[in-house]
Amino acid sequence: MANTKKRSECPISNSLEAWGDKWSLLIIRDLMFKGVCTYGDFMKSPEKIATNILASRLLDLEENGIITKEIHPENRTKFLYKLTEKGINLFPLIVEINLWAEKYYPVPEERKEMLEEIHKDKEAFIKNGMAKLRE
Amino acid sequence: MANTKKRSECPISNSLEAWGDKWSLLIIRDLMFKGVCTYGDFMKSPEKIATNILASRLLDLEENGIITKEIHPENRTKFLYKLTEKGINLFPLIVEINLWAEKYYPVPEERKEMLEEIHKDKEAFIKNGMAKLRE
DNA sequence: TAAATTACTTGTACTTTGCAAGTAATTTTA
DNA sequence: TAAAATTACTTGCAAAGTACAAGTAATTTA
Repeated sequence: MANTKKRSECPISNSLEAWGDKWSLLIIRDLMFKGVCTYGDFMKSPEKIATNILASRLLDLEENGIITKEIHPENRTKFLYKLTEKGINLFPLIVEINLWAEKYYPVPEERKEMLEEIHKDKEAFIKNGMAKLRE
Repeated sequence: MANTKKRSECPISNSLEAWGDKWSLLIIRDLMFKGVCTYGDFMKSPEKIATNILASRLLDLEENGIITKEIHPENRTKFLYKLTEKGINLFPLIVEINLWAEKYYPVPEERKEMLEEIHKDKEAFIKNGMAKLRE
């Protein structure tokens, strides 16, 4: 993941080198749905990422300019991770993944409302969602 | 990749288990842009996938119902790989990846025309592109 | 001031990947 | 029609990545 040599000039290939593994998009998902997270928040996710992998992925995403890390304003033992504009711009992609998955896998209860909203007005959902992340 | 145990019920996580690695979406990209491919066609792609990885990914994608494999009608030493409806439905995702990458990486000359089309009328581009793949 | 939190790092075993070489079934060429 | 070439793989092995368990340093809470 912390690879430096480009495989090709292809936009798909370049993208995959930034977030194309089993874990990165889950970290990005958490940041999009929960807004801002600490290391411990990521560890609580149901997929149970190994702690060393999480540390490695957070560093990779930071190096790729997709997330930033800053000191928690209320507790100096914590750090806050948040999406950069580059990360926020992955929002439409996450929406499309949800739409694809909806067709082929059972949708968990807590995502049904979101999918309903997307179906009502996808453009509005994306616009509002991204605006909230920029606050 | 040929993992069977679900990490969670999350649509993003389920999707990543089907195509969330460094190579699968490149195979899908080739099938979308070239229409139908043989093993050798995939090997010619600029990213230079290792032959054992390609064989493994093709099998995984087939097992996940994203591609099919059939005998080449004109040459019995070859096989034709093509996208299923499930695979074709990844088209909007591939479009969004291209749009994201356009913002952050140099766009290769041969993709500029496509991106122009997408910007003119994204919905139409997706509709037409998917229709062509179904022919 | 001791115990708990938080965000990691380290060690080790296991799995996956990447590269090189080899093989079986055709198909083409001489 | 026999030898060479094509095609789609498989196999072996070293290197890299992943998973799990345990440990640590800097605060913060009790």
